[in-house]
Amino acid sequence: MVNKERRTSMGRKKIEIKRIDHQDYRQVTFSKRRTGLFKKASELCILCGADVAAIVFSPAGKVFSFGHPCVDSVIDRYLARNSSPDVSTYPLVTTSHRGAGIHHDQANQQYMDVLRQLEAEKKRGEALEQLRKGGQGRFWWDAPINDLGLHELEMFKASMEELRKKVIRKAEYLRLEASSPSSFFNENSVGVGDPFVSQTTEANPSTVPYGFDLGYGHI
DNA sequence: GTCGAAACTATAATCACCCA
DNA sequence: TGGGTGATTATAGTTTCGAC
Repeated sequence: MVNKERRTSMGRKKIEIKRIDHQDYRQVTFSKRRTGLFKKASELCILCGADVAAIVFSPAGKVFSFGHPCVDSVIDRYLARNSSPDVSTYPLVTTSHRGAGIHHDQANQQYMDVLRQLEAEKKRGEALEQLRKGGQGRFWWDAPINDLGLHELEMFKASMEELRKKVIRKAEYLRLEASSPSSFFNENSVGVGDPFVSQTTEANPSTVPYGFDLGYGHI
């Protein structure tokens, strides 16, 4: 596999933080640094109990994500606290893009596109929230079972049965994916539980894969 | 051909102590 | 609190492999 006789590495050296010119080295560095980043993020989750989301686009345009408990829940929390996004409040985003050698205006444009998408998702979520809530700031199904009326219990039962069907379908989906892992996700979503088993194909059971709706909210 | 992952070495960087 | 030190971790550089 690896020909040791031809290895001429001089070990790690200090490099200047600027865009790597050589495309091959850039790709390798991207892969390694991304692994390191996700590892650090997972450590932050474990050590401090922090909720963390990291989304990385490769130079080739592939997207990788890490999230605890999952990327979308962290984004939802972020949006809930930042209803009026202001570009001036995100200096690190543009700084990191500049550091990577991407044109500043282009990075801003991409960033604003993402923000618009997130805003649209947030509005969609808020609309659903209005439908779900009973008006006292919590879900009626959060109340103790004994407090629910007959109609609510029947709705709850129907919802649980629906949820059960969805879980079964999802389990089947994941089982099929495991048997042929290459054709399912464009995103490579990683949970905190074990980010290094496989960062490309295995969905972590402790997280809900991004974009998959188990249906909890549709009761 | 392209892309991403992995193997491997050597060393920079960081961390965890200990002590004054 | 700050400095010294040894241990640990991260990663640059290079090559190879496999999937598509």
